[in-house]
Amino acid sequence: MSRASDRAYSHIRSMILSGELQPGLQIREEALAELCGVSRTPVRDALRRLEAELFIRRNESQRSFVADWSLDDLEEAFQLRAMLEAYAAKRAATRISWDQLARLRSHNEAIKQAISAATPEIPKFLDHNRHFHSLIMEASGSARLSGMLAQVTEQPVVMRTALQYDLENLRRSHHEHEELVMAFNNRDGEWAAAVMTAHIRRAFHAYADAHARGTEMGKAGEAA
Amino acid sequence: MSRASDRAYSHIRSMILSGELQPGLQIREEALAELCGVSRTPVRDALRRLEAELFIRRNESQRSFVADWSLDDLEEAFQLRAMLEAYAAKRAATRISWDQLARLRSHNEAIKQAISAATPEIPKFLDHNRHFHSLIMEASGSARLSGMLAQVTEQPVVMRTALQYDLENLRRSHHEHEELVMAFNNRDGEWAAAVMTAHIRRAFHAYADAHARGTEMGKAGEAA
DNA sequence: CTAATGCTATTTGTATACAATAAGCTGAGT
DNA sequence: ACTCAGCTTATTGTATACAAATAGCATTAG
Repeated sequence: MSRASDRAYSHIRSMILSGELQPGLQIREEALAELCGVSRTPVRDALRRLEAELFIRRNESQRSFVADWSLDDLEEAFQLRAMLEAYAAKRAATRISWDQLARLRSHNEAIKQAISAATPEIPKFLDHNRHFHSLIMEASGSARLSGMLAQVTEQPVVMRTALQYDLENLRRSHHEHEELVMAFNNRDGEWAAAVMTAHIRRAFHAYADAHARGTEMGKAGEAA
Repeated sequence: MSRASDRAYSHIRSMILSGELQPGLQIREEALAELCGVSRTPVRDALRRLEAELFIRRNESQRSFVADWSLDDLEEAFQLRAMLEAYAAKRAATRISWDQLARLRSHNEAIKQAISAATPEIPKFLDHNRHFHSLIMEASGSARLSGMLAQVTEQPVVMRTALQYDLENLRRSHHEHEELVMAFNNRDGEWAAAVMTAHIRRAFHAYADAHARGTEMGKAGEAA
């Protein structure tokens, strides 16, 4: 990670994830080069990678912009995610090791603690949630599948969806994770896949509902 | 497509697809630059794209090699393909237009003609087969889904699988396409998805069987 | 006032030179 | 003969200068 292009990649990526570079913003290679303290060459390299990962979009004339996801885009991404993760869960059910299963339980236990606190510890929830899901991908034993899923989940909007959860949805997440563990424990791929599908789709609707509430006032208030 | 990096991309890609650059071969940027008549800069650009599309792999020390797919890799790819195309078929069933349906029929009619000739016209089969499948992706209305599928289908090994088909398998393909058209005509997504899954999995096994026959003589003859 | 055209400034694309790094080879020491 | 150090060569990474293309603006004709 000491190569200049790697530094540029990480730097730009984290600026996008943190919101420092806002969706829709045009980004110029030279400006990024100065921000990263390298020349344009490694910046271009990093931009190509980020473009492949859907962090960056380019228009017809090759100008780069921070990706801006519409609600439709997000729904499409969540549908793909539901399909991919359900498939991964199905595969994982027959491949997961006892050790992995134990780690799954411990992450979900940590999630329980995070949401049982007086004030829910969202960062802790997010962290263990991420580990929980990536452990399932690992157990599914398909590098290509993991790569595809990353394309639709490692995006600022997608990662921010959980911030919209109320306590009710946090609890539901925990319980669905419990049921996934049960399905894995029984080596029941169909069960695991069904629970995972429901889990992801509920997550999307929790976000969509909160989002609708945030931008409500009917169709008139969308510009506000 | 007149930019140097685009020319380099197309050139290298077609050299890989044609087998001129064989799987496993190490490729040097400068050599490619000479072959393409451009400098290393656009070649590096092209290599990054081809790497994202799994045409190229790089080792720990950044050397590039033409991707070499094992039979396990291929099976994994076909499983993903079956899932993705089945999902696309399901979506397409409720979205396909009458015009698209008509074009689907005409491509499959052309396939029928290609395999009815005294000597089956494989290139014609492949061409219409490709159009048939991409039309379904188009009708599914998800750019992201199409992109993911391309990752696992637009690969030399995957594209070559159909070359292993005997007449029996060519006919089965045609009939499965017919059934897909019927499912679409009835707007039956579940039917379409099931037929598509079977279609892709049969395709894989047709290849795997032919491949096993080609490298048979038990475990002893693998080096031959 | 509108629209189209040409100019200018901005931004990306390409070539090339040089730096850094990894691989391969040679030769000495055991 | 074998191995490992050190050197040499091959290959990729980075910076920079310049070329090409694009967008935005102003100016002018209708």
